[in-house]
Amino acid sequence: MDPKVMDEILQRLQKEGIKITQQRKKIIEIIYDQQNHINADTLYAILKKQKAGVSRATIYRTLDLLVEKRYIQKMDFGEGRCVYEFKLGQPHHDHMKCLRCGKVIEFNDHIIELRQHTICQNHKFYPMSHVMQIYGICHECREKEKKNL
Amino acid sequence: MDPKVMDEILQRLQKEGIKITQQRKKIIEIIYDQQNHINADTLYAILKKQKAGVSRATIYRTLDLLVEKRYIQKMDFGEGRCVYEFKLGQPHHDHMKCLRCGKVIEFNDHIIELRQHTICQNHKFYPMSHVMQIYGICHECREKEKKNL
DNA sequence: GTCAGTGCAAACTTTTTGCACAGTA
DNA sequence: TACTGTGCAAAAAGTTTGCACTGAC
Repeated sequence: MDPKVMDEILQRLQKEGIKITQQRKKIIEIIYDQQNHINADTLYAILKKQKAGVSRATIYRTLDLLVEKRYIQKMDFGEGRCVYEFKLGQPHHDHMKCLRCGKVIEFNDHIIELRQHTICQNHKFYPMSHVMQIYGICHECREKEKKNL
Repeated sequence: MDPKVMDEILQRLQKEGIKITQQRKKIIEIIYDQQNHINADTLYAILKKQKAGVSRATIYRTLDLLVEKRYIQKMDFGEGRCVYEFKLGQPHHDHMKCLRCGKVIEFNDHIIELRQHTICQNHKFYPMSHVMQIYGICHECREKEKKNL
């Protein structure tokens, strides 16, 4: 992972009186390096493979901490478990999920973002974050279905 | 509940070879009459109070069925349990959730809906449903916070 | 040295499942 | 009557918690 990013996170955490532990560093690193979304269990498996010896409890506690401090984002695609992704310094984006193959496509659209702000203003609602997921069928799966007809 | 709506649902279910049971009717009725979102446990409590004697297993199985058949919508506000709301014949809407008081505000915006379709077209993605939740602070909670400063 | 952080195992919460029985079509 | 649907209780799955120990500052 980019050492600058890690340093920034560690410094920020330290400023808030949060202790920098080996476990926390490793968890941050794995989430950062992970291309896709990651869930608690996968994180646990990776740490186990690395023989890092980090317990599940610590993983959940660290994930909660990082979500609270806004370094990572927690999402739920209705799979019965939550997934996380690195957020700091990353541009905001939303997701499309294919109901056939499970693929997740990321997108970012400033018109939607702007419109959300307008809607919030109309409702005198002060937005802090949002999630948006579109469920449907991706191009590849539709092509496959066409062929099989 | 509106008997026409109930009839429509029952007829549609029957057409698909799904049996109409007392349990299913009661569950549909409660979700329909519920103003707010409802979760499986609350549904169970209401049924218990009515001495309807519907088991949790049946509730979950019926909820799954109704979601699949698109009569109700399942949502997750990150509370560790899912909530459901009646969908058939209701205009689509999204949600704002206040992080202070937990209130959920519904809104519908055709600009966002249109824009979502455009984005999907650009990605050759065929949308079937979507969820959008904005998290933040509602007007009332912000007013309260101002006073307490 | 102090106290926040960790590991472990047990507890908890929500949801799912197997199987015998019930009730709809 | 023939299955689909149900209830029950047990299991599964994900997450949280209590408590004694560890390690960062």
